[in-house]
Amino acid sequence: MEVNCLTLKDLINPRQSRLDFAIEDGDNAQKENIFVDRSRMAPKTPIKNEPIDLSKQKIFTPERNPITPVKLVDQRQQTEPWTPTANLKMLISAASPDIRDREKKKGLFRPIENKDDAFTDSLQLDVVGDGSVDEFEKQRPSRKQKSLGLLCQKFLARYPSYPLSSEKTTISLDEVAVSLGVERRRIYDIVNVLESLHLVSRVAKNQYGWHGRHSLPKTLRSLQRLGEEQKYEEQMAHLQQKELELMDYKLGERKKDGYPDSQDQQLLDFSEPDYPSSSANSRKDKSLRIMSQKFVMLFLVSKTKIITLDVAAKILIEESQDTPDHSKFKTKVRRLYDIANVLTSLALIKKVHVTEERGRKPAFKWIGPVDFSSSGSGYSLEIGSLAAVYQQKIEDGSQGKAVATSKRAMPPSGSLDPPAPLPGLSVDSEYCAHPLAHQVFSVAQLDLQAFPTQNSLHGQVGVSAASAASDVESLKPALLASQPLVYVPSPSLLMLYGRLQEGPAPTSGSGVPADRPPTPSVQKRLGEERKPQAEEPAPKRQSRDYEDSPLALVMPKKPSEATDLTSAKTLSNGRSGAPEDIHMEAQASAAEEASGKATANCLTSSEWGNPSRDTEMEKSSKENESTKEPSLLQYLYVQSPAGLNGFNVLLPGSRNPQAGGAPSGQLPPLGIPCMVLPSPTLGPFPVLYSPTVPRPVSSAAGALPGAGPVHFGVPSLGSTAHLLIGPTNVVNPKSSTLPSADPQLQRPRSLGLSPEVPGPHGIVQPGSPGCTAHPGSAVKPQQVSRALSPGGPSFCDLGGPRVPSVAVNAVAVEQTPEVTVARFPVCPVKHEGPSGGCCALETKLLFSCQSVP
DNA sequence: CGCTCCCGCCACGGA
DNA sequence: TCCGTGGCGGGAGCG
Repeated sequence: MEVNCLTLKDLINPRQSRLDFAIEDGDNAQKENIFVDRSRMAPKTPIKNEPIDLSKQKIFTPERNPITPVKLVDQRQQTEPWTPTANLKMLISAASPDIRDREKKKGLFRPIENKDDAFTDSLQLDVVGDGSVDEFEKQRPSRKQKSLGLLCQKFLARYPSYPLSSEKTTISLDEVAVSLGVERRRIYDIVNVLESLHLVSRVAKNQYGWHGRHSLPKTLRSLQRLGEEQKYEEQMAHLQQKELELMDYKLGERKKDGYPDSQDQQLLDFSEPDYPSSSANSRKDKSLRIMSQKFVMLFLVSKTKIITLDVAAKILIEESQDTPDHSKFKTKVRRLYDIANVLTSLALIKKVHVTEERGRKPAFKWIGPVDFSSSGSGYSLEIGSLAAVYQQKIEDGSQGKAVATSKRAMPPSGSLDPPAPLPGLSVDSEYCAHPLAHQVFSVAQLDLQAFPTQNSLHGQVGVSAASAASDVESLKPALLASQPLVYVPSPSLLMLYGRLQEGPAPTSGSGVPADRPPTPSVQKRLGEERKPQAEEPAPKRQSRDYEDSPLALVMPKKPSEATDLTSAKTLSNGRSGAPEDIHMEAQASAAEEASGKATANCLTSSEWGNPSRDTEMEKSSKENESTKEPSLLQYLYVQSPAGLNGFNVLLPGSRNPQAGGAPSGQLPPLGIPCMVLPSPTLGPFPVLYSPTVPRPVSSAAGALPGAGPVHFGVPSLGSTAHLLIGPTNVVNPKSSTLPSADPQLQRPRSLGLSPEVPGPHGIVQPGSPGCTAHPGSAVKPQQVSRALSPGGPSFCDLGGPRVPSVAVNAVAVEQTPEVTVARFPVCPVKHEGPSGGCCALETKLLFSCQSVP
């Protein structure tokens, strides 16, 4: 896709040229990271095998040299078992005590890797679609498959983003290495970067403690502060101005002087609260860690949030006092790539290209939280970021198809303009295809506190998006706007969100797209969309860059038709709404994770894989016709408690095409049709949504007439909703989930529900037993309410005073022992624009919904 | 051909 | 001395 190119000027003066910028996504670059290449993969049929046989491999493997094993290429290939099962086997085998030994053998690694890949794909977030294909097709692990970025994703997938405070997760480097099928050396690369951001800390030899992202905002804040102190910004400016001769190391100097590295190093330690890192601190600090922090600082102090590698390298070199020499520069750049890959996996940055006279230069754009300074805002942003990241990947994966996008100019930094998010958004449909999208992140709710920003984002409205939001990540306002979102922080529930739109309803303020026919076709789209959405948890951001953007979900379009960006754009522009609509946000709670594996699961399902793509494509084409509607997509993402296996689910909501119109029943078009929750969750489950709210408060003009958006927690919104729980409809999960209407959805991707195999981890499919609720067991509204209100983050909490209650239209809940499924009919209303109905949320929840007509 | 960056040699330093 | 760490850069994959 698209590449966006920025000019140096832009970087320097963001404001000015924003329009001009073209930033490329890194697509290329990223692509590499992306999971798979289908193409590449030869279609070999895999030899599946027993691949796992470690034993064999061992045999082959020459030695035992632990450290650097000899690789056997051949073996690998042979071994690759792409079957999931095989993978499991491997894992299991690996798990054994011997592991280490085995590790050593390369053979193992390789196979394992493969396995992992498959594994991941299917299960994990990242995975995204490719997986499916991969599984079958993959053959050899291409270089990309072995990339640090991918590896990092796999690594991250193993642990919850926001682990419960109670849970302490320790990471055994050896185990991780084995399970991921890589040498330990690689794990160090990842861990060192994560450690620099305090996501992990060294506990003991070979052992790291996983902290998750809870303290990330704090860490970033600290880094930002430091970066400011160091005047990195100035340095960057100088370098950039200079045009950057590559080699001017000197420029940087000045700053250097003032600030000794030592300070930086201190940084490292800085916030760490808890973990005694004992020795860790002592040593020289590892440059990778320091470099990582410095690199992050550069972004945090940068106005544009885009840093070219060469500038970063120069600055870092300077600081390090080294004499600048070219080789040093090269080495530095190499290291920066390593760091960047990890940061990309964390969804903090994304690759872009800056174009200057000389040509394009590789650069990275910060897509992480910007505002963390204040308090909570970072949080949401973060989420968004994640989504973005994934999205990118997806894109990459998908390849180009995606949107080409990008052309649009969006201002890079957020701050500036408020404007326009919309158009840009347009997005491409291709997204849909992406598998990546699958990934879901879980976010913890924790701290969500303030999210003003988000609100704005969602709503677009207001706030400048500036800050964080502004970033691309932030979102695609437009999209968001159009959709109603629900943000639920409850512990178990991560996210939800969706959009709705119904054909008819759509409103839009801005113009929305009227285009979309509400037709049934929509559903199809939905299906497609869903996938993506699912993946994206955080989709908000990106409006601008589409490509990157995470949001991908949204775009449904397909290439053929929509094809071109242009076309697409136009369409979309009209309103952003339409097609893209979908977004999700999600959050996941920590708990899940454990399942890390599980996590993304649902979404991820294999479907996404290549195959799915195909289907998607097809669909898309179909869709096109019908539309881009956004259908409503709403998803809820729930993390499952451990028991479930990490079952997280997201269900798409839409069911009826018509929804919009008349809701027959209750379900309006959009809503979120279902949610699957682990029963335990209910208690805490904070929110829900209500479609019905009568009026839109803020929503803007755009709002459809009938509908009112509901706002939760938003202060401004003010409206209070009532919590209503409608009569329940019990829905069979299946049905709900898979709307009959859309067969398509089901198929492949729908949200990950795919029937196919979930993956080792056990993703739950809607249909699957796990998911399914018993009909009988529907929960009564009351129950629900109960759950909602009191519990943890009850509404009250959420809303606080501001939003005391929420109205819910109808909810049906079913429970099985393990799972509860709730259905929420939502009205399809769209919000539009900025004002649109989005609501933000407050701290905890946000939601915007619309009512039904 | 140039950008990326995997791979793994090898050194450092604690136990 | 062993081994965990991780700096470093050759060179290969890929677009």
